[in-house]
Amino acid sequence: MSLVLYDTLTRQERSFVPREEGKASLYICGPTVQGDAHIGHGRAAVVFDLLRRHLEWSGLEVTHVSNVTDIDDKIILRARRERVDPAVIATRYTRAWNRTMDALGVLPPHVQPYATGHLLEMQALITTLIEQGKAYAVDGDVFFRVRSFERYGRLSGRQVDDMQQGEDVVDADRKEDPLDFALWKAAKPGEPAWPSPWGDGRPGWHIECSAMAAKHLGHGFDIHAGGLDLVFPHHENEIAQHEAAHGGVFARTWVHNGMVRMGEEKMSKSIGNVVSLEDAIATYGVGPLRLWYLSAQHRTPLTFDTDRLHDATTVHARFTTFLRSARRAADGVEPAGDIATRHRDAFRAALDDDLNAPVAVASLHELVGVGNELLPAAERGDADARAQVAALADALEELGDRVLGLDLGGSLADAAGLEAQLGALVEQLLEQRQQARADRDFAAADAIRDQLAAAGVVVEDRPDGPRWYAGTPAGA
RNA sequence: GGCGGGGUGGCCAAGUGGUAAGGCAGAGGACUGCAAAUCCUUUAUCACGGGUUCGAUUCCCGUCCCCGCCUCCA
Repeated sequence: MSLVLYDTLTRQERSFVPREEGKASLYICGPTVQGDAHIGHGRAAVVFDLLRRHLEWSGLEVTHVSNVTDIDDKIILRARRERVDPAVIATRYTRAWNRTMDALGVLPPHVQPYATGHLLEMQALITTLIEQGKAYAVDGDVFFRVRSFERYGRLSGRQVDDMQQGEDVVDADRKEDPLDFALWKAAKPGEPAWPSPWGDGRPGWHIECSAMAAKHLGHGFDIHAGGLDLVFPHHENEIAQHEAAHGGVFARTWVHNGMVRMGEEKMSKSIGNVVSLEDAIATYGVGPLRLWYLSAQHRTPLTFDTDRLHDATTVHARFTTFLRSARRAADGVEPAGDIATRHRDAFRAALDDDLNAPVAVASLHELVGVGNELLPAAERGDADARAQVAALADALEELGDRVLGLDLGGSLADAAGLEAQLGALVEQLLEQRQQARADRDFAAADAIRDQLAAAGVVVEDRPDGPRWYAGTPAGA
């Protein structure tokens, strides 16, 4: 494949050359399970799901690891508020996360490691760092000695000496240097704690990803991905921990997605302008929601507003409408050879170019445009047109569903279930309507059409008679 | 203050040193009893000022504006 990705570390687009021929190793920073997922999480999930699907579609065998941070200050805080064990919170929101990701059409990771399941790996890494003089223990805490790692700041483009050294540094009294960060935190009363060489305590946030990524993907794996807001300090620290301890390269390529904004602001829990992912899926549907996520290049900010979601809904309807018509007109027809090649090539080239999803979607629009032109001939029974329409429909499902996860075929399948149930009833009403039309009693005919529309059945009058389907009209 | 990303038609959004994809919306037309769906036609000199160049929206400098990170965060 000839995929090019923008790499945050080198700040340039680089050809993707896997560590191991034919395979790709992918670590995607997962959630801290302390609350429901929001549409910002959804963007990261969809962007990197696209990356994975594109890699697989290109023939690579992908190993996708995505962690769950199941021990952390906020989990403890929430547990305290609800008067339950932190593990209850972590389990609840891990399950909710996985359920929502499933609803979003995100392929599940091959390995979903839990922080609390990797304490020994983390402690081993910390021990190595201490032995090398790159970390130090103070009263049960262990800190990373930032200035001992000369490449610190490379990922986020900072000079260590330029870093703001705020007055309110946590644990300032025990740190050698305000820049140092915690690898291990000594237990406080009432908090979950695990035994360690430095006393009971729990891991710092960053250490888990260093330990788990290396364990499940090895040293120098291919792609580490996450939100742009994780670049500093999280990913910077992950690199420092791993590379200080082991030398070499932690991850070969760093891919980051841009933030979701609400109006002119970033969406974030601290501002309180958060839209739940589950609600968004329920309101707009997976396909339109994913189209919205894919409407901008993955590194640029993306603004949430209902007009844009509405646009995405319209686009989704255009695609499903063509697919529905194409399947009817060319059901079971042997697809023609290469009519879709041009679109497939354009689509692939777009994604190869740093996952240029907007251009990939544009190639789908062009495919659908060609298909719609051929549709009348196909519906008349023209054999060539039917074969071409069949090929375009196949390509649309392959690219739109398999690679972009737009749930085109799924939407039609859902509708088909309803149609099977409603069929007899609708057919009878349509007969009455045809009679009314023949009698030029258009008021009666329109009344039936309105009635059906209210029940979720769309009627279209075609040259060869009425046609109907379960759903709402496009653009409604 | 440090670092980074942006300002493209009414809206969204690609892109290139040789006068700018695609979508949404709008307008007109075809089709229709009316619709729906679909098709056709139609709307931009790319924030501003300099510079480099035969030629810049695309390269350089400056200005203005927006946004993100620098603290938990996808």
